[in-house]
Amino acid sequence: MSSRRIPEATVARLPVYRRSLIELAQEHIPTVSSERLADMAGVNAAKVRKDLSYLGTYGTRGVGYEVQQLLYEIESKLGLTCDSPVVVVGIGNLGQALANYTGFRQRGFPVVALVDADPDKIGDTVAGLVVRSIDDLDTIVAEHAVSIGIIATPAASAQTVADRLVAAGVRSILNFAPSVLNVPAGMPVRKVDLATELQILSFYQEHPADSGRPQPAA
Amino acid sequence: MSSRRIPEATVARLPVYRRSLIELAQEHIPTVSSERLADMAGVNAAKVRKDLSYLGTYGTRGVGYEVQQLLYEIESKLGLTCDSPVVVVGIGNLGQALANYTGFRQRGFPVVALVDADPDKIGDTVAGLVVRSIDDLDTIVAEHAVSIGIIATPAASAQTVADRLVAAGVRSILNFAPSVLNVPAGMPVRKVDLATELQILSFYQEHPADSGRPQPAA
DNA sequence: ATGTGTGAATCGGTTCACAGCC
DNA sequence: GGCTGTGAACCGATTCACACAT
Repeated sequence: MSSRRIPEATVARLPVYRRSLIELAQEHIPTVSSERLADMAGVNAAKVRKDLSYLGTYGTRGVGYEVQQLLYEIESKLGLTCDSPVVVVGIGNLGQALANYTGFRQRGFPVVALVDADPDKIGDTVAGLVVRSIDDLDTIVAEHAVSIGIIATPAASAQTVADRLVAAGVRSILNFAPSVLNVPAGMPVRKVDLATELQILSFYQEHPADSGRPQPAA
Repeated sequence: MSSRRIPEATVARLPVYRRSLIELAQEHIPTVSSERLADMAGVNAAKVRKDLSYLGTYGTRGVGYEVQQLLYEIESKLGLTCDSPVVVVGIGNLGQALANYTGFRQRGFPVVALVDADPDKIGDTVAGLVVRSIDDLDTIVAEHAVSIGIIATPAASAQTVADRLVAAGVRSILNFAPSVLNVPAGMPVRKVDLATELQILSFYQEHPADSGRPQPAA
């Protein structure tokens, strides 16, 4: 069942498997069973096997999966073989934190530019980068071959920023603003909404009856 | 079909409907159709109607939903009738940004305490709060009736922090560390993993064939 | 004996389509 | 006529269970 279209839910779990495999690789463990990997990733073994079967036939019956090979396979399916430069738009509290977050560069997503609309912020240095005007977005994206735009502005400006990111040629968007974005069909967008997460937790605190464990995917 | 168990996917959308309703309320719009609400929330009308039907029968055929009443109903189902105090653990870049994020307080989740393990950070003032030792967690949670713990530490310390939050009596956890947490059955946990989100975007950039739009729920 | 790979069964969620009420 | 509420059909994802490879 190799080379079929990979289900969305599976795609969302690949980064988790990847993290587990990196850990195993660091401990020089050569092979891993679906059960062990499932434990590390917080899912069940059947799911691991089904998920991995979409990538191809990389396991050995009676043995398990070769850590290095599987890691390579996942990274290549995720398109992590080369870096994807990122621009952060909106250099408030959150934007600054994202600019300083070293995990991005480590995982192949270097933050190469910071952008804001506020003239007071333009010219400031944050995380070793000078904050530039949002009007320079086209140039910046072209210059640095930016492929991902992160929106960390207030909700009110999010749609405008998204439009400008799209126009500038960014290939996907991660949105931290609490607002729904309209983008061209087929452009990947993911949303992270902190207040929404807390409200979901609030619901399950109040309704322990409703089978406690939220968060199905991702 | 009222008062049945509310599906997880529906719960995750309630905060989005809520945001749209707040917007409508601010414009003094008295009623809204499922279609309009669907547009604002970025979903389709059938989904809105089905979702709202789990809350009860609050719409009027031929008219729509009364904005104020529906808003009240959603907020009460989400348990937002009183504040849920939050403690942030790990006062690095992200922790500081979260401490400063005004959206939390606005939406009923005041950040009442900051905690870190690093003696250099303890005693610092961030967002008007003094950073306290993680060893004081029990006292802090009891003092402020903290119900939600936010983990913004490195992955290596996340499980220990989670254990201590649970022991201190926190009722749910929002985890920003890239690691899988073990918590007692029935305790609500949500995870926000920034690097994972970027990897998912990376996949869909590389595979435009695989039907472009990720992010099914939330 | 062990552990993968995968059809088949199951489950949860979405969409359809229309009856019922305003 | 317009719009909700909801069974029924549909679709994607999860889980089961076992044949098969080592």
